[in-house]
Amino acid sequence: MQSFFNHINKYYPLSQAAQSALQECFVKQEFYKNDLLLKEGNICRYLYFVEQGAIRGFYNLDGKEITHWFGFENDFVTSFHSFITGEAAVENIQFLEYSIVWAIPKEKIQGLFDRFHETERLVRIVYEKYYIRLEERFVNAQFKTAAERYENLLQQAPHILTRVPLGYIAAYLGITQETLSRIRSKV
Amino acid sequence: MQSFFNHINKYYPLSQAAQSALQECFVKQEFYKNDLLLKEGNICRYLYFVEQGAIRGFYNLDGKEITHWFGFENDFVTSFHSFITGEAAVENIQFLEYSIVWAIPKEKIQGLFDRFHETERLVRIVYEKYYIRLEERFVNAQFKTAAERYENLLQQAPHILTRVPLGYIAAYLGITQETLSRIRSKV
DNA sequence: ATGGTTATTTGATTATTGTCAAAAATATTG
DNA sequence: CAATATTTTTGACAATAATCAAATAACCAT
Repeated sequence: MQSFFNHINKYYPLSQAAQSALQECFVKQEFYKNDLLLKEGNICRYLYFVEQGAIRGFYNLDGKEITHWFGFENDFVTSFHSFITGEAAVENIQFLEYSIVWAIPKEKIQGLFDRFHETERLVRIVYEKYYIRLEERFVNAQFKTAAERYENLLQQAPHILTRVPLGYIAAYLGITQETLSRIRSKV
Repeated sequence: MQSFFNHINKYYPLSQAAQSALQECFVKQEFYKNDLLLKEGNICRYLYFVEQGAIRGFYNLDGKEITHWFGFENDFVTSFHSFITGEAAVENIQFLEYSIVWAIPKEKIQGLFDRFHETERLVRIVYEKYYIRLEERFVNAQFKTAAERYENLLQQAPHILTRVPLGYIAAYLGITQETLSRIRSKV
């Protein structure tokens, strides 16, 4: 739990009272490789903080699993669309290795927002960071070549390559596994 | 200004006090076709609400202007990255037609957050909507064909096609103008 | 209305990436 | 450590979209 508070205090430092209240809302959970955190069709009612491990989000398209995001240490993960709207998730969330996460249900977050303005500010700031991150990824996806996207990933998150199968990374980059393999052989 | 409050009350209704305070922070601005709202290299210190008109965001890549978003009536627009981080913008914002926008500077927003918790909640909720919107666009960009993306746009925002030159729309869809022209001729 | 500018379409060719199939390399497990 | 399963690479070919060039079409201002 300490890594969580170390992390969020970088975004926006919370008072002791808010930290205590927040801590009480979280439940620690352990998972093993290939475990599912969420199955498509279900509603995702929790936000998760990754203390340790690796996670992927994927959905099925024409019989193929398309991995579209990864989560690692200090990431918040959830099926964002489902969590926000309360609709059934179109994606699955699965563990890529043994992982430890902290779960907090949506109602408790809302309760915290009502009791501690500062927690809502924290989340607002986290959203800003995540929005910018997604925006950058979007621009990369649409306006850069596959090879450039791979180079980018190499520089920004080299650890992904050692922890995640190539096929998942290819989907994440928006290319086929074969194309990624060929890009790598040329570098 | 009324259209603004009609709009935000759909997200999260504000008290009269907060609405009054908010109203005082906004300044109305008028622009004409091709006017620049923001030039790359400058810091974007304002958030804008579009009462009427059409706007594009674009950046320069290898001597080409790449339009990557549009804004229309009831949209919030800004150079998000610059506005949040305070760094120089990499993008330009330009009007596509005569437009009326309401501008609010970042410091005033922050002042409102401190005085009215509810305004920060409103913004938090707006972020959620915009995040989901971007996520959907991202999935489209990476995992659908150019023709599918065009079909999507036709259904979701047919008004764009009549108000925006084809070349801008092509860039927005991540394809060349020629390819979009060919897609259209086949439909 | 007309000349000039800008926007869109069309054609020919090239580059990039996808698809299908199979082989090679690596990891996992009893 | 062998047997099996999984992951990654390679090859041949097809599909998609980009590029370069030029022709039309539409728009705008005088």
